Amino acid sequence: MPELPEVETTRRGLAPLLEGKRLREVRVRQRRLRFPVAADIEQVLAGRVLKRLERQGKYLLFVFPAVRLIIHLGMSGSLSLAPPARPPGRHDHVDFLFSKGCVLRFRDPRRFGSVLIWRDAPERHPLLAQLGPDPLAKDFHGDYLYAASRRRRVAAKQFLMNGRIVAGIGNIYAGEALFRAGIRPTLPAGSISRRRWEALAAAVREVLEEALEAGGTTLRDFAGGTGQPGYFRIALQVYGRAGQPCLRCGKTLRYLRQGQRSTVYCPVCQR
DNA sequence: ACGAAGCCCTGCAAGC
DNA sequence: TGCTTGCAGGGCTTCG
Repeated sequence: MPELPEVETTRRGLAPLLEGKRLREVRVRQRRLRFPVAADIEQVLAGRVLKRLERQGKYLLFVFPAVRLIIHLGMSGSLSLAPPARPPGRHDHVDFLFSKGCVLRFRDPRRFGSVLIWRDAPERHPLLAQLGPDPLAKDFHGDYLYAASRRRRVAAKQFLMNGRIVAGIGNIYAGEALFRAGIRPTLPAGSISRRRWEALAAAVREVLEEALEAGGTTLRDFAGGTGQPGYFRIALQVYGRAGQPCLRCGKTLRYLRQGQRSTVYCPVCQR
């Protein structure tokens, strides 16, 4: 599942190869994604030159003159540069044909991802307008989390995964950051001290940046056209380790469900 | 305004 | 071996 570090790795891999190139043609094979792909996306985008590739949370923003293409990879989505002659597979839903034979291919077996267009307007796309700060940006810090969490009774982990609070922190990294900060995932957000929110903000940044660094080696895959950005192999300390010993204290890690998500935590190290 | 639950979808693992 | 069932998950949407 692409988490924020994978999305950023994708952005860094694609930006130098696509920025400045003209998008000649869009081919949509499957319009039924998380949201239906706009019927006129082909006409709206064709012929425009990509100015920049940006990211906000897990959303990738392809900035063209007067219009932007917004892509979310959902759970199983990926973007890669395909050799022009390679036939699309069953889950290769959209191709973006850029100049110089660059074919950007959107693949998404589970179709939780989205491919949207937004004509430049005073307001931002509704999905982005609601988004909290990016966890790697300057405006994400302990003071912000502390202030935003006052009088909120929702559990710390669900608070952290709320895109309106912080953009793009998924289940895995929320769990890992809470472990690193020693905070129990079920604690009501509003009961957590400023000092502890600072520790958590630092832990979030730390774990994301470690994953980003670990993913750096996969950048060459884009140029090679072999596809997948590859999943990161950072040492996960709690995710997927329920029932196994805590790597810090040895106590058995516990499993619980919050919302519809699995949570693993250490009953000793996280309080 | 807040919080909880529902929903979209397919691949994979486990159970029979 | 081949089927069925359950689960995983991001995040918007709906309901209370």
